[in-house]
Amino acid sequence: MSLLLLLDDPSRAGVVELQSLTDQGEPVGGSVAVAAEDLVDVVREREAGRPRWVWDDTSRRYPPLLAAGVRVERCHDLRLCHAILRRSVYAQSSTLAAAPTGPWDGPRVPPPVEGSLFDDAGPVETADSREELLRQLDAVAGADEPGRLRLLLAAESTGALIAAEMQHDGMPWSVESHDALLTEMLGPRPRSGRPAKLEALADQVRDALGQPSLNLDSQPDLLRGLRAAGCDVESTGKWEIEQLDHPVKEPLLAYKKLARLLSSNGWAWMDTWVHDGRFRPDYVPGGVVTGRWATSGGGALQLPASIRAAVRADPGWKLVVADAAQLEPRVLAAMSGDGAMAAAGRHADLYQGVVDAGIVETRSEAKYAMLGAIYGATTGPSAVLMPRLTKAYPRAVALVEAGARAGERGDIVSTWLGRTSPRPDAAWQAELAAASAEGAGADDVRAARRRGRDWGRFTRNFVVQGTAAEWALCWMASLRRRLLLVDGRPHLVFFLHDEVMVHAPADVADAVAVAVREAAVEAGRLLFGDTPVDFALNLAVVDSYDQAK
DNA sequence: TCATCCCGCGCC
DNA sequence: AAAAGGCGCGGGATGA
Repeated sequence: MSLLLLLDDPSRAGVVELQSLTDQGEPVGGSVAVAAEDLVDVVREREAGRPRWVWDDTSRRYPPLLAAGVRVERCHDLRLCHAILRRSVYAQSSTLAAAPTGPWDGPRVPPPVEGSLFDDAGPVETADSREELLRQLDAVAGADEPGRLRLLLAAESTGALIAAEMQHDGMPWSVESHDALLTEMLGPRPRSGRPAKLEALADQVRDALGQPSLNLDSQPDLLRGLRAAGCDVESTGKWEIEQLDHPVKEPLLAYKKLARLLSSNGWAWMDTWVHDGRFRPDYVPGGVVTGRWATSGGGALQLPASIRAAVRADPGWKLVVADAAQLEPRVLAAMSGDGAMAAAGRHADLYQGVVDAGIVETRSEAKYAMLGAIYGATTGPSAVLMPRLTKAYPRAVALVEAGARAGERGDIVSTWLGRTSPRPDAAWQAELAAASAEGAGADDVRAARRRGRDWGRFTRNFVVQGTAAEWALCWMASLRRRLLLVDGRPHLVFFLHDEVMVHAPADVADAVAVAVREAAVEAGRLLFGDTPVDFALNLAVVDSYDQAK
């Protein structure tokens, strides 16, 4: 027995069915009906057998279990795995890929809220979890790279468990520190209106422009105001303001920075998102096409550096913060098998490795050149460096170039483990067809080329960003398993693309740091086997987030 | 009044 | 339009 399918009984509300299955989906014994109120206890009991729980949607099933103190080790999230399999190049011949859009293609279903009028919203509508599981097992079994897909599906599902656990545990957040930071930067919290320091800056801006009643928060008004004062600007963006030689420059830049802080992470944000010393963002695993996570509410993936001091370990605890150094270039080196680039990555700082190899003069050039290759820079300083990069790292550059060419043709591309890009929409394809048709106008041809290049930059980046996301998922999944072996329940509290944070009792912080490093090595092995590429980490054991880096 | 668009900027 | 990929969010402007 290794799979344990959990699904709602369609004929009996409030009853859940459990069915044991082999890895191949063969039923083992009959199904068991469990009343909803007994589910927590039954899951706790059955978890002892270390099954892989198969359910429609982790974001719906797991939070109530966590709230009752029950954790599970492994799961298979049918909704997330469906999204991957349906598009994957490795499973294109499966019945699942050929099926029309159905209930499994919908967005996640939030967990029922206690006392909500809508707590009978039900599972993914009329979806049959048993059938779907069989379709998925079939798709994997018949895939070109079943091993890679299995790893991806397991990593994605574990990510969903982690997302729910991190929201449940919350990120330790000191409202006292946060309030002190805001007070220092903005002035004391006002009962209404702007904080004092912000208001003072607004006055300075209006003075400098000679317009006492200007509304700085209205972009059109501000643009008009700047022009009326003789500033030659096209927008009110930071970059353009920085170019000005006018007394309004300094106060306006300061105003914009602080106004931004107030609106996105000020006192109102704190009241909404921090409770009982914990920030609990709503993570959305697989929320980005490339496989990166998104968040919904709280803006957890954009915590500005200026307030990170508010993230504070509990007394007697530490934060173990680690990020993968230059993850995307390293992933590119591993995927492409580019030995020269891997050699540069032998350096703890890959960009410095590029400099040491004599490819470019400065670290900054190395960084821009590399990002230009991965993002598809076509003009400017970074594009100028491309020929040198191509000469030094031909296989790596060829891989991203192939990704770009595929996108320009309207073809799909895939990550290392098989997450596959969407096709461009119908309008895009029509434009491409129209431009290549007999007698196409020059404007149409030019527009189609431009859109083709735009999509090519997306597919170019998809391959690398998506594979980096896979590495990060494997890293985190491996870390989660290792943390269970450390005393005192150290646990993940934050994940940001290539960075993790663990809240750990101080006396095990060093053991956690070791686990973080071992997990990174394991992630590299899981994806790439015996690769020469190192996945270097920056790691710090700190009391507050601002002390990392 | 509400939903949606656009701008601008925070993060990787 | 900052030289380039992926996002979320808040705020005003806009239009039904």
